[in-house]
Amino acid sequence: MRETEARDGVSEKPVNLGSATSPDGVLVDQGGRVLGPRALGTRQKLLDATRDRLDSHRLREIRVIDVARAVDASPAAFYQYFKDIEEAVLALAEAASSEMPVVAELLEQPWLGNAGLGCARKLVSAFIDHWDHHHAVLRVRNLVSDEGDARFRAVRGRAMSPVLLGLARQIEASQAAGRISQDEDPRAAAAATGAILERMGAYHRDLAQGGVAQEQLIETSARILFRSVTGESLL
Amino acid sequence: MRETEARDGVSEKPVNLGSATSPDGVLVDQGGRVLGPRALGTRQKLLDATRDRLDSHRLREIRVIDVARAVDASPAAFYQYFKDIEEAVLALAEAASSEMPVVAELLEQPWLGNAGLGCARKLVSAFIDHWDHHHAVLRVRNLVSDEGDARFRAVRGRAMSPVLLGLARQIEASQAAGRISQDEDPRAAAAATGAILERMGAYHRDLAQGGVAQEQLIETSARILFRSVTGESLL
DNA sequence: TGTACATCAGTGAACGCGCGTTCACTGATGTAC
DNA sequence: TGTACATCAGTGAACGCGCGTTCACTGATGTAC
Repeated sequence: MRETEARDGVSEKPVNLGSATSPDGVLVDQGGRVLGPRALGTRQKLLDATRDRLDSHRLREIRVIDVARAVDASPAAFYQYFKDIEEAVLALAEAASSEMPVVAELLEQPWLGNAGLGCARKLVSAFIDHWDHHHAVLRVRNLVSDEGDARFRAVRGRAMSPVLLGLARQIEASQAAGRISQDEDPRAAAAATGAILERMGAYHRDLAQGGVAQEQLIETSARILFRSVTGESLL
Repeated sequence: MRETEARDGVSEKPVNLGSATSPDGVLVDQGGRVLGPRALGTRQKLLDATRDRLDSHRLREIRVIDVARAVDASPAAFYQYFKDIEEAVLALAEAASSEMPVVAELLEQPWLGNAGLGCARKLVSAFIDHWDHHHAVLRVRNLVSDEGDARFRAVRGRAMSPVLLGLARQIEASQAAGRISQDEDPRAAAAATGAILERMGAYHRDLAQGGVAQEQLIETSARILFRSVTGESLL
């Protein structure tokens, strides 16, 4: 249904392929038309309203009508920019997830000695900050991804892959230096340590509420991460 | 509405308080009546049909009508046993989660040396087996729990707490023995290492599909777990 | 062992609500000359 | 600079569908004597 217009292959118009963005990054509406400045503003307002609702409602409880009314628009306006609520949330998730590469830079230099432990602390803190800034959106991104939705899985995967690759590289280096056994698999180890990072990002509030101070959470996670990745014993 | 009958306080009848079980474990229907053998059979068939659908559908896509029809019952029959689909899934989650204490027994003896590494391997394997046996139910349990539902959070918490407590105790012992720094918090460390276990349980198939052999996944996770919990370096 | 009655278990048809979605239309903005 | 026209952006009212839920009822099972 949706690709009928793209079939001829020679059209120069940007086309909406189900995502909010055409291949070259130009935003288009559901009919494939390029958005003017006024439309871009409305689209953004709709996205903001969607994110606001996400803080206090489950995904399935968010109604197109409510989002539209929140920005004094009609429901039909919403459908000009998004196929449904999920597609709007996907756009929000893409925006939030795009911040990850900066975080992953902390893994580019080798984690050695005390400086390495410092990098681990910064990495955990960066993850927690990232989640605090986008908590509702990232939570839903992971939920829908866990439900099996291919688009959300892809966004989450793109966000996490630089981190996982960075962790795997560190572990390979540690193996080469003889600090970690060859019996471990770098990708498996990256998945395990990456799970710690995601868990702390998503759950640190609950843990803090359970009586563990935020600082201890960061320090402990950083130390476990550091030991897992470098093979150093830290005492 | 539902507690009208319980108000007098002297009734000896088991009462359905919104959960599928009365306080003393006797199964009752939505009106508070004890279930006979025939009704128990129907209830179980409805639960089985719900679990079957869970394998191939999202929670929100599961319809009372479809579940009822799958066992040749009318939708009204479903409502005699469950308030809605979520309550049926909650019952399934409780049943699955009740297996955890057996798994947590692996944490009761101290993890020392090679035997300790063996325990870590067994723990990871047990977690993966547990998830393989109840994959759909546990996935939904965690999803709904992450959405903030108090009942599912409670079930998940009850399942995980023996494991988390066991991990925390091991870590405290390692601190006492001077193998782990006092700068780490046992509960935070338990949360971090517990995240590895849950991640492996929930995701090991995807990781295996990504090219990491199941055995390497277990071995790597077990080693990271062992090092994190005991402070031993393993090489 | 048979009969009458009580309770248990389940039915099926339909009501009604709430939301997603659309369509013909209007108003706003931009552009050519 | 003004006018005419094209396109952009958004409206609002309503259709209709699909599902949750209920209610008065029937059939099945158990039990007392």
